[in-house]
Amino acid sequence: MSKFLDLSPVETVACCSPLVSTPLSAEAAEQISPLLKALADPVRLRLLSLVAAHADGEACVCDLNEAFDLSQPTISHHLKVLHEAGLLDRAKRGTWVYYAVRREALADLAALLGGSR
Amino acid sequence: MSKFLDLSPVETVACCSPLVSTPLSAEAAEQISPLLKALADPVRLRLLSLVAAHADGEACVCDLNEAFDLSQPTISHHLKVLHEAGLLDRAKRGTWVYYAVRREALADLAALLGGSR
DNA sequence: GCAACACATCGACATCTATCAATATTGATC
DNA sequence: GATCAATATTGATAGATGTCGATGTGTTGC
Repeated sequence: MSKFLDLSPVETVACCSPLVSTPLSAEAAEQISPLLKALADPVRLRLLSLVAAHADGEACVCDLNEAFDLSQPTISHHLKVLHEAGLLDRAKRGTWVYYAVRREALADLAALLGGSR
Repeated sequence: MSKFLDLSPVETVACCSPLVSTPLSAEAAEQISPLLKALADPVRLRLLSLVAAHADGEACVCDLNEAFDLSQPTISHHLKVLHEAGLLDRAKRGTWVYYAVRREALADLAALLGGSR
């Protein structure tokens, strides 16, 4: 039906004109908000930031767990949310799992918010 | 205590280095997330977009109410959230209330997310 | 195979949030 | 000043979300 039905949130963000230039369709808004919801939590913001700031752009879950005063399942949950929103890539190597920031997703989101055209 | 204690969310956003360059402090994350929470709702995204796209950059609540299949109090609630987050300015003229997008706030947020420095 | 470790999933619970109907408030008009 | 129109506030309710402890799954090494 809608042209957004088969697009992931990140794809929708990437394709849309800036928020302030054209009224957002209801469908587009529904697609974009999960991405912002994923970002809109202090723990997830710090997780994203921590991963991005890590040496090779990726971080092991074990490192992330230590940075918070939260249980391991809670961190795992937040990482899942970020991953499913398309903000983090996931790679399993041996026993460890590494997450890396999908910078294009962040850049597209930034363009959607700040694009002044 | 913290250097963020007396800063509004928007001010915090404006002062911080990009998310992906330096690990966000817990305090900064707590300050920034309300702004993203305010954005992370499809109705509010559309409201913001509608206001911004309006002729003179501001829109009367009466116009906004008509654009949604939601009750008047619900729209009023969402506008309040956006206003308190610092994303919308509010101006009362006669019986009508006009909202306008604070573009710097959006721009700062965009820089925080997408800034590649 | 089994013990140890890294991470994910499940179930439960408390808190937050979006929504509405009802009501209050404020300003304009007659 | 009574009335009406535009918005905001209140109170209630259903559903979403963050958190944890307990448990499951997969991998490594002995």
